[in-house]
Amino acid sequence: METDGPARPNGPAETDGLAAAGGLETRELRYFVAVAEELHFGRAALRLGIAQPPLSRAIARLERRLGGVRLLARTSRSAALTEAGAVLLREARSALDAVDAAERRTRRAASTSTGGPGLVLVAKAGASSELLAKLLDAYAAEPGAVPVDVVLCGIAQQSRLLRDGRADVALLHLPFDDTTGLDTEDLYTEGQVLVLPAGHPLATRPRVSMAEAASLLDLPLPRWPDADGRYADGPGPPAHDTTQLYQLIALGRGAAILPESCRTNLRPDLATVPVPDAPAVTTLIAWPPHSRSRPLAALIHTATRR
Amino acid sequence: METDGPARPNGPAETDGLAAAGGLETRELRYFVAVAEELHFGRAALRLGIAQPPLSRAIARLERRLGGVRLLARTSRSAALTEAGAVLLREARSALDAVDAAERRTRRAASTSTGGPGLVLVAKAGASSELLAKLLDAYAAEPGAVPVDVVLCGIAQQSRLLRDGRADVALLHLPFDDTTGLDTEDLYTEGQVLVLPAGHPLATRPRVSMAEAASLLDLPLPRWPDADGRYADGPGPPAHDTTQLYQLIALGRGAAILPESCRTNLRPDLATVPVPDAPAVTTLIAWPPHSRSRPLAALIHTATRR
DNA sequence: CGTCTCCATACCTCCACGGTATCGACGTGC
DNA sequence: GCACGTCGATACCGTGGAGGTATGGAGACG
Repeated sequence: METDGPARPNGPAETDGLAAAGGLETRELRYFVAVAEELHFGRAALRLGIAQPPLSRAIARLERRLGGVRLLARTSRSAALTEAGAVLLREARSALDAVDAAERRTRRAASTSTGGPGLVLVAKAGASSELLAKLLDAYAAEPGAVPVDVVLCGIAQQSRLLRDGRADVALLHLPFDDTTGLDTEDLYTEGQVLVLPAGHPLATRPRVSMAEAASLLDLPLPRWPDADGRYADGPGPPAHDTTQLYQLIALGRGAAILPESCRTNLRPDLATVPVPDAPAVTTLIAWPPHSRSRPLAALIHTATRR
Repeated sequence: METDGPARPNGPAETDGLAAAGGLETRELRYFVAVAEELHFGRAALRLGIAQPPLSRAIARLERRLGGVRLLARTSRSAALTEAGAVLLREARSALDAVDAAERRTRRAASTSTGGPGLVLVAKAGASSELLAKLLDAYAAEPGAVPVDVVLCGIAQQSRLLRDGRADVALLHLPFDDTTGLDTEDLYTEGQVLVLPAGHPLATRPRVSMAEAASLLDLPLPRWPDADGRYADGPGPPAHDTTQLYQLIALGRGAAILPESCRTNLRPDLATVPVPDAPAVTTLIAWPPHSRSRPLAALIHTATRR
């Protein structure tokens, strides 16, 4: 049937031809990321909801499409990332975030006209709450303001939410947060204070230095979860948010060095002592590059104009 | 055959099920970008090398997968972008750049160990050549330096090369280049000078102001191509690179305001006059976020340590 | 040396992609 | 006003690839 005739009946004719151009489907990238994270084809397949053999084939095909690059060093017992595989893992995560962002932002662009949220702002729970309240009030008073959803999240998840399109804009804090790949404007800089139980001996001091805090303090500094939601090993109790943190401090289980502005909403059983030589904390507003919609630009303008 | 039995014979079972989660293949995005750019299904199909009906269906499927969003307003005569379509066009371009970057960087990571270039640096032809030469020399002297390919390109294409993985690092110039979405470090700030034919009356002045340059100058300022390689309408001859520009000036067809450092390699038949009130030009080194390989970090370190 | 684990291969089924043919809608020219 | 051209949508078909199960081969372990 395909012998001759006026026209070739069909055929992708270049979908599989050579390794070459324009390939890399997102499915393949998702599969590779799963395998690279699990370092185990069986578990990765389980996570992806497919069987193991198709996954093996998909990875092999991906390697072929990249020109015969070995992404994983397989023994018949396990799998390890090659150098190229490590590069692809990093790049694939970023690319998949961008694809997810494309989907989410498009969906929201469509739902905005039908009453969905116009902007999603993400902030750390308990941080810069006064600044945030003022910003939201000021923006709401602007002509043409759209509804703003506020998402409060844990530490260090904000930039991910921005990158994969779940949020449009974030309040971040230097030097704690990572701003690489984001556009930012500084909003506010402040010093830091030591937060202690009200009855603690140091609580009556007019100020303490970082060195004094480290040496005189008999309380451990709590640990925050990292970007994966895990807690690093070490001393001190784990704290997930400021409420937990304050309670731990009130219970005499720890102390913390926080930006001054935490004093506005502090529990009465906690005390603060300025730490003049602690690094200054800058609150800034951040958004993904190339995503300046009109409402976002207005919000940024409102935030920086003061 | 699929009535019962010990196991369901096969079936993607969720590939097309609902609109839902984790979709958006890059092929669909490429198709959509082609249609959105052409605003014509037939031409887009031609460009993509497929027939028109499959393209129509692919776009329709994409709209369904996004939850019934209308991306294109079709009349039976033509197609126009909806608001959501415009959002997806922007986001899809960025996502496809990221996917392409993943592919390119992985290929290069694999070829690096087999003698390929270690880093690709992109700079505007004719700009900052002295700085660039010093940087390359200093980096080459570092222990563990890898080969650096230098790509010279026209104006305003550099950030694209960085974003889609064809280059690893660039020399950009504020306030001319767009640095959104890139990580940067400032390298050098300098004033600007007016570049004239050697015999021009203004060439003997010790300095000129911007206002004087605008009013006294009888020569037009040449036009540079924009990011798409097109020339905006307006007066003045079009110039593609500094060689063309210098020749145009030498021929008495124009003048230009350029950073001081252009004087190091200037033709003898051109003269320069300082313009003290012209905006300062900052040369900076830029790289894509989350791509700090060890050689790249070393190059950036070398560049900023002076 | 059997057994278990883990990745690869073999072989099957079916959907989705791509192809051609054609229709319906809308301008356009005589 | 009606034939015609254009453009997108629909109908129908064939194939490739994505997914499935069954099984093989290689190394770790008792």
